[in-house]
Amino acid sequence: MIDLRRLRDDAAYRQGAINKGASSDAIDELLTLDSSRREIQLAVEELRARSNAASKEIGKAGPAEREAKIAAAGEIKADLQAREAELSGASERADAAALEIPNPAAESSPVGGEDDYVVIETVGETTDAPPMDHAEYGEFMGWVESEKAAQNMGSRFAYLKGEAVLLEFALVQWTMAKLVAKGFTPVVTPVLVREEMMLDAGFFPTDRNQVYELAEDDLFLIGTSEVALAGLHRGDRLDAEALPARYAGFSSCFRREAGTYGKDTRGIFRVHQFDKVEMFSWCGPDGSWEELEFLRDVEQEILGDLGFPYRVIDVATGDLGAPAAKKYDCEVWLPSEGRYRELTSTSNYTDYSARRLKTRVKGEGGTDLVHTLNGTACAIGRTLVFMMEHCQQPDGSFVVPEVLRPYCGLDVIAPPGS
RNA sequence: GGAGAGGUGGCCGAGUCAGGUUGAAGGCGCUUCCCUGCUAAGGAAGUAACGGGGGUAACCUCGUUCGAGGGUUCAAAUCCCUCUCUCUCCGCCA
Repeated sequence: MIDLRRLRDDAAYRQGAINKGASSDAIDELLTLDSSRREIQLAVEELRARSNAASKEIGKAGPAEREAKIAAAGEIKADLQAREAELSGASERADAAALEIPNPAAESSPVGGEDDYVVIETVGETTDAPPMDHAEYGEFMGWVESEKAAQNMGSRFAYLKGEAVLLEFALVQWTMAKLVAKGFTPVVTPVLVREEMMLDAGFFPTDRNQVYELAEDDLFLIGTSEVALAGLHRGDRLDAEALPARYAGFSSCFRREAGTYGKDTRGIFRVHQFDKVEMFSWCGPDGSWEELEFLRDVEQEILGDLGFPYRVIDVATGDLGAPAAKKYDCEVWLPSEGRYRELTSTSNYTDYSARRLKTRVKGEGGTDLVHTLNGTACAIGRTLVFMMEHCQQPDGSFVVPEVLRPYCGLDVIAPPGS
């Protein structure tokens, strides 16, 4: 949730919200709603103080004056109730308007739409398309079973089979081991969460239509373990010395992919269910920009270790999504398409979701909201996609990246029938 | 799934069955001070969060919060309803 006080007083903050697409009118309207809320709140609190005082009088009063005092208190209460109704209306309107304002973009984020990103770094050489694209190759190796999945579960589902499963587990283990060595606490998260969790983590109301819902139980399937990880310190007051607190979450992720008909229909590039290792950091308000760079470094290290050619982009303000103030995407070269495609992404949410999560740090000068950040360590399914193109040899065999070999016991996987 | 018992401040724990100076006894912990050769023990004081308003500020003031949300009442930790979580017993189960 947006910081209303800063929105009022801090022009750069306000501009950041506008850069993300919030209209100046919407902001002004929110500020008006908020100030009228506060005005009414002041009146209500005064009345409530009088009402409280009147009630206390009754408690102390003798039987003789009791009747009269109760009547007097009753009158104050009638006034109070009328004003309270006003307040709750005003409050609701202000809250609803506040939800519409995204976290202001950082000043360093490039201003513009989806295509206005800035390439920060390019690593490795791009390569020509392999004999088979990932979809074909997955089928060829017996690693991806899409047809039966489509019959049984619908489109955008797949069975993963054979060595691909060992590679998946190797990726998980290798990534986890790396993160643990860097001080992350590994977590296997629940994949079902309550609505409040979705709201507090910043996914609702914006992304509601991307989320699977179990109506019977009022639960929602997470699209990323980030949602569940955000709940790990909900309502907590953390010690400053304990920060940054870093977690590495593993979970299956579920996405409806509404509105992506016809996009990325081949193979397992875009599916409804995949596994992912996600990084999540809680840090003090002063440390989050440094932490963002740290998460980016980890992501780059992982991509480098896997031998992928990739580039890092600084995502433009219009493409940040509501909660992120700044975001880097790591895009890996997908030879069959001859372009870079997003594999990992890391964002600084600053205090935007912490405000809803009510997660604070205890510092010398009192308490502050923490900053939260997250980043993909390894999106397994999509990583396999890139591996299927980059590790594929002209003879159809598959050369397992060095770093994964100890984790799966495979080095070169021969094509079937050879 | 069935039956029962509970959720109170950083922690433990009174108060709930008779609603009113209870933001909440008592204890532990923590902070400061005193005492003290050092430590231990002892003594004194302080010690919730959040929101609004005022002040340059230390701070002052009002409000909210006793799992969450509603309701009754002039007044709710206390009464009523719903939800949620924990514990015990039974059932079921990887």
